[in-house]
Amino acid sequence: MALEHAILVSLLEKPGSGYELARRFERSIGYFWNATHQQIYRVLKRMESDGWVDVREVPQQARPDKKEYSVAAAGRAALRGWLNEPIEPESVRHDLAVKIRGAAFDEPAALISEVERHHQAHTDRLAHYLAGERRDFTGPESPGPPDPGRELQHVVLRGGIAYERMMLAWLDDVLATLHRLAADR
Amino acid sequence: MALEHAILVSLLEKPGSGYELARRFERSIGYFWNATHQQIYRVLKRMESDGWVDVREVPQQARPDKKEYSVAAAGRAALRGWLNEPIEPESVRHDLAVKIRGAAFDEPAALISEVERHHQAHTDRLAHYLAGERRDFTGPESPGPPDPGRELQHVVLRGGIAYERMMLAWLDDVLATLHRLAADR
DNA sequence: TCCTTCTATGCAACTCGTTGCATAGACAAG
DNA sequence: CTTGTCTATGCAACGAGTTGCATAGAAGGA
Repeated sequence: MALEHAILVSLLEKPGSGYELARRFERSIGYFWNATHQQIYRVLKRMESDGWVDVREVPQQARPDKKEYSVAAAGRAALRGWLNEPIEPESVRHDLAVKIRGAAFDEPAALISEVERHHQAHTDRLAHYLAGERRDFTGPESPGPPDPGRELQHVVLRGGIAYERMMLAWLDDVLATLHRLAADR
Repeated sequence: MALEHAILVSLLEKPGSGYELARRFERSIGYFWNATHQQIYRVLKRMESDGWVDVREVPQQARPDKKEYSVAAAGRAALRGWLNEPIEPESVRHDLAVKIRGAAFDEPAALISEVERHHQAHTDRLAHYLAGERRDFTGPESPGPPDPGRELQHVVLRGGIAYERMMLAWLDDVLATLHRLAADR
């Protein structure tokens, strides 16, 4: 499994509590790796008992105290080990593709509104990515050598942008096909 | 869950045994929905006891007998119900993206060969898709009204092709970034 | 001849992931 | 003044998914 590795990367970028991690997974990271707070709390506990992360109790006012996690030496080593292992091409689960093929056995036109919903969701996500890119990756280039972390975050974001653009083009194709089939009867 | 729906669609396209389904999931369907034979056998059994599929024992020579499954009326109804429910935007798990961001905390150049492996895998998959498209979706248009099933299979395949092309372009971008970072030290 | 591969199904044990629920103080809106 | 939302953590139960192993005959290659 690799949720622990995703957590390690996120904590290396910035230490935080389980709750904060869950929010990051909902936002930026969650677009290419998702997890619920339950999973995160359980895995954090295991990582703690394995010595991969250190915990620090942070008292707060006007809100519950939190436990801030940061990566320990053993965690860094574990991450390094994982980085040097080959990984499999990811396993995909495209519900929508299954539905589209399934629509042949029902009413294809009924899918149109569903596909439009997805189109809207991807439009929103693309806008969100582009706003993030403008915010974090434009402006004058900083002097001196480039920051590898920044460069790598940017190339991952460009991947997200490319993915959303591809999806939007494909969903247009799907919609055109569905409309054509609806007209043909 | 939607594995049962993927199985229903596959069985509607063509009845078959658990073993055959597993092979389909390895090949065509598995590119946007994967499952092991264990999962498939277990789910088939449940679907059978729910009356979603019918079984027929098919004796064979020179190989073990098989159970051929086909979709029953209740299965068709279940699929229709699912098709009319909205689904969530799919949950993604891009290990490679996690690795790329993680590489900032180790040696970015070490990822180059890994990314090249993925590039090769996606090149192969694209070639496989394109061969399938040439085989099944070119040639003279059949007379009469178009077959919705065929059209929908084609649009899903076009999605796979678009995905692989996008990935290849992005992986080129990733490689260029990694080489740039390696040169900068 | 032995070893592997292919067809075909399945059990058992385990880990991963999801869902529902619980606590509890602070704060804002109706 | 009650209801809902936000922060923050967690248990318990269940369902989904993975891994290892087992059987067993036929066919093909080292």
